Amino acid sequence: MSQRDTILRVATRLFADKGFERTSVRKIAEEADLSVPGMFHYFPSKEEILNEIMIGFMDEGYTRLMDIYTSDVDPVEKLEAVCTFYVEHYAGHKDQLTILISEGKSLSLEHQQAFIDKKRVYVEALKRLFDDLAKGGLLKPIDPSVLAFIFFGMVHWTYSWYNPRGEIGPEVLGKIFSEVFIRGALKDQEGDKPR
Amino acid sequence: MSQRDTILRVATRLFADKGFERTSVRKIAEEADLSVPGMFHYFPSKEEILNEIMIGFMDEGYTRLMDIYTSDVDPVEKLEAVCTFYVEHYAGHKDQLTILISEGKSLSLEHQQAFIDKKRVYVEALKRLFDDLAKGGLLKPIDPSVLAFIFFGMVHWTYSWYNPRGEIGPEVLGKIFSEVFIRGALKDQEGDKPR
Amino acid sequence: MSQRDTILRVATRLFADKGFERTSVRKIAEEADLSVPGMFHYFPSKEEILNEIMIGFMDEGYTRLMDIYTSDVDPVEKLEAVCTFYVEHYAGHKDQLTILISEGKSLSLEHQQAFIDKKRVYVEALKRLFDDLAKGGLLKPIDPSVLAFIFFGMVHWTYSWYNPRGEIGPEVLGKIFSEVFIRGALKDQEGDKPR
Amino acid sequence: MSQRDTILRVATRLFADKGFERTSVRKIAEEADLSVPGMFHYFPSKEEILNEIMIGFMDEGYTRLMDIYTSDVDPVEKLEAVCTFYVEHYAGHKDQLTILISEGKSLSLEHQQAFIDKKRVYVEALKRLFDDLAKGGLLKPIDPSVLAFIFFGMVHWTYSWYNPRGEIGPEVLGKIFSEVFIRGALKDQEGDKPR
DNA sequence: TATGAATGAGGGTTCATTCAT
DNA sequence: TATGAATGAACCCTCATTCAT
Repeated sequence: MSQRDTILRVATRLFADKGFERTSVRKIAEEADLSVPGMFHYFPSKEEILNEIMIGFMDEGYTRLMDIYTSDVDPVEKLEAVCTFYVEHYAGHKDQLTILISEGKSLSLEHQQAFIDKKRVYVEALKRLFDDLAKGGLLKPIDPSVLAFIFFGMVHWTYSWYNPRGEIGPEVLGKIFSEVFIRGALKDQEGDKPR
Repeated sequence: MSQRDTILRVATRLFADKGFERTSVRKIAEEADLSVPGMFHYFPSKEEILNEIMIGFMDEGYTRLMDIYTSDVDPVEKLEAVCTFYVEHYAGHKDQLTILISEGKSLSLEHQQAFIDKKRVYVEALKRLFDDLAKGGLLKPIDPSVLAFIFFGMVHWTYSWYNPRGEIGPEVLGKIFSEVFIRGALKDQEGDKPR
Repeated sequence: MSQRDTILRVATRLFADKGFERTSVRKIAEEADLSVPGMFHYFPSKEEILNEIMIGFMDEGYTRLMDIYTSDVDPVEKLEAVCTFYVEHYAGHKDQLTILISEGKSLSLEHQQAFIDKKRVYVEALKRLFDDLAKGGLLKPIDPSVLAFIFFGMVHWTYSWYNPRGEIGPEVLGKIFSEVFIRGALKDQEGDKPR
Repeated sequence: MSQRDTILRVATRLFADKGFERTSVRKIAEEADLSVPGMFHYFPSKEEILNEIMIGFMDEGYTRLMDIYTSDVDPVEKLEAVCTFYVEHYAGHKDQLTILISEGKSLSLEHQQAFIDKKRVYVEALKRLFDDLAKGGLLKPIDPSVLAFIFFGMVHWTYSWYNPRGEIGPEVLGKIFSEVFIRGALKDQEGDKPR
C-alpha cells in the first residue's frame, strides 16, 4: 500500500473516530509512520485529505448506482436494488459514511459547494426513479423529493447504530429497508384500504 | 431574556452553523454582547454550553413523548402522534437537532455517556410501542430495534433538508412520515401480498 | 473570630499549602465563607493579605526576642534562649514559617523592601550577640554574619521537615540546636585540642 | 550552545529571579530568542522545564557525593569533604539551589513524588555517614536524622545570603561549616565538659 | 525524498479586581 | 454591608503550515 493510501486510510479512521477538527496532522503523520512535512508532500493541506476521502467515497458508489438506474428491470426492483446497494456499501465503509454525514462543514467553501452538488446528483437520480414509479401509477401521491429524503434518512442513519458483523447481515437489512420503505412496517390488515 | 439564555441562543446558532470546534468562545461572547470572562461567569466551560443545549433539547421533548406513550389510544394512533410530534419539535428547533446529530463527539466523555444513556431511553420507548403493535399482531416480523432506527433515521434526517417554512408544513410532513412508515411509499396493489 | 481574622487564617493555610500564586482569591473567599468582593472589603488586595501575614508573624516574635537580648544573663545563655525561642515559635506556626521562607518574592516591591529590612534587624541582633561572645573571648574567629546565617539556616530549615507533634518535642529540639551550634555534633575526644 | 540548553539556562535564571509562576513561557521564549511554539518544540510543557532543571541539578551532584561516601577515608574527613562539596556545588549554582528550595510545589504531583524520593536519598546517605560516626563512638547521642536536617539547613540556607564572589570564598566557607557543625561555634574552654 | 526546527495565529481558560445595586 | 455580574489582561498551550537543509 502506497504511503498516500496509508495516509488516507489512517485519516479516515481518525476523522470518523474523533472528528476532523479534533484530529491533528501530527497524529495522522504519526499513525501513518511519516513526518509531518512528509505528509504534506502527498497532500497540500489537511482539508484536501478530507475532501479526497469524501469525494472518493461518493464517486465509488456512483458507477454502481448508475448501473442500477439504467438497468432493464422494473422500477420497484430498482428500488430494492438501491436499498441493498446502499446498505452493503455503507456497511462496508462505516468510517467513510460517518465522515460523509458529519464533516461536510469541515470542507472549504469551494469543496462544500462541490460536495453539495454531488449530493444533489444522488437525490435527483432517486427522484427520477420515483417519477418513473409515479408514472406507472405505483406511487402514493407524495412529493418525490420528500420520499427521497425519507429514503436517505433511513439508509444513512445506519452510521449511528448498524453493526454489519452483528446478528443482522447487510443483505437482510437491505430487504428490511425495501420492505418497510415500499410497503410499510405494518401488516396489511383485512379490510384495509388504501387511503 | 437573561444573559444566560442569550448565550445559549447565540451558541446554539453558531454551533449549528459552523460546528462546535469551529466556534470560538470569543465569537460566542461577542455575539452575546459580553466579554469572554463574562461568558464564563454563566458557564464553567464551552463544553458545558454544548451539553446544556443538547440535554436541554432532549429533555424538552421527553414529557410530551411520555404523554403520547401513556395516552389511552391504540398503538397505531400513538405512532402517528409520535411522527407528528417529532416533525414539529424538530422543525421548530432545527439548530438544536443539527447539534444533536453532529456534535455528540464534542462532549466530554462523561457527558457523552449521559447523552448515550438518554438516547437509549428514546429508542427503548419506541421499541416498547412496537412491542405493543407486535402483540396486537399488527406488525411485520421485523426486529423492533431495527424499526426504531429506521424511524429515527427518517425523522432525524430532516435536519439536512427540511425547511418548515417551505411548501410542506410540519403537520403535512408528519402525516407523510406516518403514512410511509406504517404503510409504505407504494400504493397497495390489487392482489398484492406481503412477502 | 472576626471575618478579617478568618480571612488571614484561611489564607495562611492556603498560601502555605499551595503557594501564593496558586491560591486564588475566590478560594480564600470560599473557605472563609465570604463573597469575593466581601473579602476585598477587608483587604485592598491579595498581596496585602500576604504582607500582613508575613509582617505580623515577624513582629510577633520581635518583642520576645528583644526581651532575650536585653535580659541580664550571659551571652551563651542568651544564645540557648534564642534557640529555644525560635524552635518553639516556628514549631507553633509552621504555615507562617513556610510562607516567610517561600513567598518573599510574591510581595510587591515596596513590601519586599520592608521585609528585607525587617529580616536585617533579626540578623543584626544576632550578630550583636555574637560580638558580645567574641568580646568575651568565647567565640571562634569566624565572621559573626556567617555564624548568624548558619544559625538561621539551622532553625529556619525546620519548615521542611520538623513535626512538633512527633517524637522530638520543641524543647528537646531547642536543646539539640544549641548544643550542636555551640559545641558541635561530635564528642570532645581525649587529647582533642582547639585549633 | 544548543537551543535546548539556552532554554534551560534562561528558564533557570528567570525561575530563580521571579519564581516559576511569575515567569511566563512567553518571557522564556523571548529571552531565549525563540517563538513560544519553538520553545514547546523542545519541552512538552513549562513544568517539564522546571522538572528538568531540578532533577538535573540533583543528579549532577549525586555521583560526586557517592564518591565521597565510598572513599577510603575516615568518617570525619568524609563529613568535611561533604561540607566543601555542598558549598562549592551550591555556590556555583545559586539559581538552581534557589529553585530547588523554592519551587518544589510548582511541580506536578508525579514529579513532586520523584523529587521527594530523590531528596530522601540524600538524607539517607548523610544519615549513614552519621551512623558510621556513631559506631566509632565519635558522635553525640543525637538522632542522626536531626543532625542531617541541621546540616542541610546550614548548607541550603546559603541560597538566601551567600555570595561566592564576596570576601569569603567557597573553600573557606566549607571549612567554617565543617568546623561549626563538628565542633561548634564556641571555643573549647578550659574545664569545659560536654553536657 | 525526507525531516528537525520554527512560527503566526488562535485556542480555551483563569486571574485579581471593580462596579452597580 | 454585601454580592452577582462583569472585564482587561494574561495565562499555557496547540494548531496547520512552511522552510532550510
